[in-house]
Amino acid sequence: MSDQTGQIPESAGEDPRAYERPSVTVDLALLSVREGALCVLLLRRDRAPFLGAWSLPGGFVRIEESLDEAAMRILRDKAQMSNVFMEQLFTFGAVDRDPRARVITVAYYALVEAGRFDEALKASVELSLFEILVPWADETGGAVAICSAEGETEPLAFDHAEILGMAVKRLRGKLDYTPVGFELLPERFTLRQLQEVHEAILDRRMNKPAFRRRMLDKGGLQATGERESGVTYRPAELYRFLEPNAGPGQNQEG
Amino acid sequence: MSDQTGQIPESAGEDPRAYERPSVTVDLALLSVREGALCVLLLRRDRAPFLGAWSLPGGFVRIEESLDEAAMRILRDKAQMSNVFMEQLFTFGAVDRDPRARVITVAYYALVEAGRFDEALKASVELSLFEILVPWADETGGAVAICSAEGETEPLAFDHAEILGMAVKRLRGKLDYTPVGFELLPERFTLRQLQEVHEAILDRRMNKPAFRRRMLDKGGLQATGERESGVTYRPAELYRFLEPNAGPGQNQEG
DNA sequence: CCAAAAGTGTTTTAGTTACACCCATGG
DNA sequence: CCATGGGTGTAACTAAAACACTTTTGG
Repeated sequence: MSDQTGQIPESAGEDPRAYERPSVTVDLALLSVREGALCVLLLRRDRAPFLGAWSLPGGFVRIEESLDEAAMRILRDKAQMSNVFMEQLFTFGAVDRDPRARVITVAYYALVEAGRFDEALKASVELSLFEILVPWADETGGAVAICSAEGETEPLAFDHAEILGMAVKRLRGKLDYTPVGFELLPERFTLRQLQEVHEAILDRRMNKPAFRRRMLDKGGLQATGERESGVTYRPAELYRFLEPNAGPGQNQEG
Repeated sequence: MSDQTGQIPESAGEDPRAYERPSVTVDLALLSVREGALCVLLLRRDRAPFLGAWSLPGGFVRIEESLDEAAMRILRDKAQMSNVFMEQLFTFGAVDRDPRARVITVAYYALVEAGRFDEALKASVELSLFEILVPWADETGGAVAICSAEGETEPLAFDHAEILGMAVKRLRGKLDYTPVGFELLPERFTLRQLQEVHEAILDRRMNKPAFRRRMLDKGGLQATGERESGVTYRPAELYRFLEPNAGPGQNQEG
């Protein structure tokens, strides 16, 4: 019942001034596939609560920016990135998810190629890379654990393990009927690389010829005529992804 | 830069007191299938903006309730319903989606059997029923139109046409790999009724024997031994849905 | 020539559809 | 006994998987 700035209610018969407003944040799960493993960029909290725990980059939504704009700003400020695939995931609004105050967070996930992932790591001393461990073989959409390069599992702040779990679930669900997989590869890539991305995300080995044909039959892949270099065996052809019609994903919010 | 009640920031280095907070609402798309058509319950706005236009039931999220709780409260207050399938859909946060103030809305959709739909209509003079028209044959997830019983198309308030469009898209996407279809039928139903629900949602006629076997092979359907009554032809067997393991859907937010 | 991975052809399988048909009920 | 929709069997089709195989490169 605080005296906030007066604004007019949206819906039938309610006065927003009568209610205290929650804070609204955006949290961002920045994912990539590196060396056959699904990874996430996290930063270490430098204050209570969850001091020292790892957390997703996030920040408050400003009054003059949309949710998508807030997510892009956070991506830019925290990871020096722009022009990456990003999509709204889910909104987490449990009353006690932040022990200090009522904070509703709109979670986003972003997908980037491993190279840009490494650039972000070098550019920021705050960011660290973690492998995502999905313990129970399949699909509950629940929380996941993270694992550092040294093989230690580490705690996550707030409900961020749950957010990450939902990001993995969404990514798995979209992988075979949308072109999200290509967002995790450079502009030119071999079919083997594409298969490694799929195998890392779904955590399942696949048959090479079957995967190959399934991808080529689906359309959207264009052979460049170029070949990979620096390998000691027969170099594979490089492909490019051409969206069939209109761009991939990027959900709207008006 | 208003002086709101002081609360402590969630994420690294930001002070929420420095920013004006948006209002947060929940809007609810209450869907059913009636006479072979996908329908929605709407209420007519009795004030500006969009005075006289149709809108989804909604309301502000209170500081002491979760988003799911807010959605259930709105369902109870506006439609006198409880215990229905409900799931978070998407959060709409365009800066100008409400011309009066910054309002972020977390959209939910709910699925109910046609009988309970009609009860809600009778219990409330404010509510009206509309058929949902998805004009462009397939899947952009964009806005839809609504059509009254008299066949008139009517305007929707705010971005509610877009919210409804996303609800239809989600429902279509979930129909064949989750048990959402059963939420739109009474406890006992014939396979024909189940097929009609699927046909209404996907807007596509299907082959009877193929549909029948697909459903029975998927498991979860139990023949009751009872038959429908009041028909002039051979009465069909009534089936019941038994969730394979754990309840259907109902996404968590902590 | 050898190792290693690229890339292709053929068979098998599983899931779905299409179509023809019989069955049960009310009038 | 006829009309109507319920319910079943069989064949055809399609997408995917498994497997065996040939090809191309670096060393």
